[in-house]
Amino acid sequence: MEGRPTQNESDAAGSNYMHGLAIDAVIFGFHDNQLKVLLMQYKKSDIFALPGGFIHKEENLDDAAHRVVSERTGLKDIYLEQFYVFGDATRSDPSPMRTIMLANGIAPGNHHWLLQRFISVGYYALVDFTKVTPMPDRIFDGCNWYALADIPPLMQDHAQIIKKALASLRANLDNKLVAFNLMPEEFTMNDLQILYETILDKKLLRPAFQRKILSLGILERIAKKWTGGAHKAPYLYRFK
Amino acid sequence: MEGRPTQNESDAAGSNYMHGLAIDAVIFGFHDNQLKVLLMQYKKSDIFALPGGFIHKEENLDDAAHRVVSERTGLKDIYLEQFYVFGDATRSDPSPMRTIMLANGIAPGNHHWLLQRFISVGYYALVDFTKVTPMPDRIFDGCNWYALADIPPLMQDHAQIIKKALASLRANLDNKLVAFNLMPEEFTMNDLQILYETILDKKLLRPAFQRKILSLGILERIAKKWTGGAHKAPYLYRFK
DNA sequence: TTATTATTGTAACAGTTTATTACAATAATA
DNA sequence: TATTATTGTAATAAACTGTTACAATAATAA
Repeated sequence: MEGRPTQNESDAAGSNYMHGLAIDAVIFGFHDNQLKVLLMQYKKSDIFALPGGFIHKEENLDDAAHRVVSERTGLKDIYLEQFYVFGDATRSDPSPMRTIMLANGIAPGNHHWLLQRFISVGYYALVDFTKVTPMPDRIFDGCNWYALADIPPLMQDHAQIIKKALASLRANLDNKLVAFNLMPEEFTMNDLQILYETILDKKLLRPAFQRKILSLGILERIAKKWTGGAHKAPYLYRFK
Repeated sequence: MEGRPTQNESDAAGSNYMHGLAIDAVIFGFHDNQLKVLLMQYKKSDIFALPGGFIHKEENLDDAAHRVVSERTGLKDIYLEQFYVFGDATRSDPSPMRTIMLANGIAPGNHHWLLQRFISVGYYALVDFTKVTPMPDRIFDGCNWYALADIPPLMQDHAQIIKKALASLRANLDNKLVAFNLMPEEFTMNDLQILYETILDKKLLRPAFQRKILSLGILERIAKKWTGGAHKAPYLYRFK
């Protein structure tokens, strides 16, 4: 979203950043058979927002997106996809930002750049939930996973942004081989099927799914097997 | 692209526009069995560019894109798709813009906003070639169709932008029912097949193509028939 | 008027892919 | 050692796509 100067943020009134442009990141993880996204919370208030940030004056847009996601997750290699630009003139509501600035000792004139209109570039990230350490920034003190089913009310058009990100993810699922970024290193065919079913929100038939995935030739079957229930042990797979 | 103030452009040093943000439009048309795009030319020079423009301070991004395409084509209802944002830090080369500004009697300081870095939102438009009247703006005096096969060298990363637009169009061709925007009101099945073949750059088999298109149920067969060659007359179709 | 020619519309068949059913294999528990 | 739940995959059915074939017809030529 807009409204989260990180690092050398409020300094020099933001002269380091491009004005009027922001990045919003929809960071997807998969845990407990649920798709989740990382959300920021402002001091136990009901102000929730997507992780976001600004673009340094000499920084590539993609690099800025990587930086934003990296700072919130602690990850280095991140699967990122730019999916849409949100540019309605009325989408930026300055009031939460004003609250935040005041609380941080910045007395904003009404023409402060952070209170102006922002156009925001949406990126979604697919990460291995088990590898992430959610990290708040200096404005938002909460940074936590929320299942898509129980997302709290969000700032501005951030709910819309999540919706559009999910739609893009769905559309890409079959073309690009994207889902594996949401899995841990080793997983069973059933784990993967549940992930697909969760993203697509529909049941898939087991034999067809297995045949399709294996025919892609991108999985490596690990000799070792799983242990657990009262039944045949499934193979583990790894993405190659 | 960036670098084409239209209308009340250079006035007030561009205070009407958002700075650092531009729109580039790849306007596709279909004529003589070729895909073509509209390009702007600067006073018989070799400076060619995509049609583009800026976003008014209170204007929706999509509205700005419609305005830009409308001004160059004279069309009202335009099929537009936002397909990518180009945000590399080094993509903006200020020198052609400086040339243009000087020639227009604007003496740009080196920090003039038009010479700074721009991030550009790419839109592609699909239009009925026969309905378009290409219209230059006040900076570029040429506005003409160029077949994709013989595009002249373009400013900055505009060649890249066209390439990406075409890739997006191809990807959308089967999902969205997009191709009909490039056809005149009435057309034969063969016309449509040639369009598909041109966009996808591969031959299609006639019976399969006809079956697929008709099964979509979006075409209306017009009773009238075509006249011309020494063979059976094809039906005309209309998009419903 | 009647062939000839080029293309159209569509049927028929073949081949491939996807969906569904079925069942043996096996890991834990009773 | 039988039971149970789940896995891996074979077998079959259904749907879809690719290919061949051919009658219909609009203009031209004989």
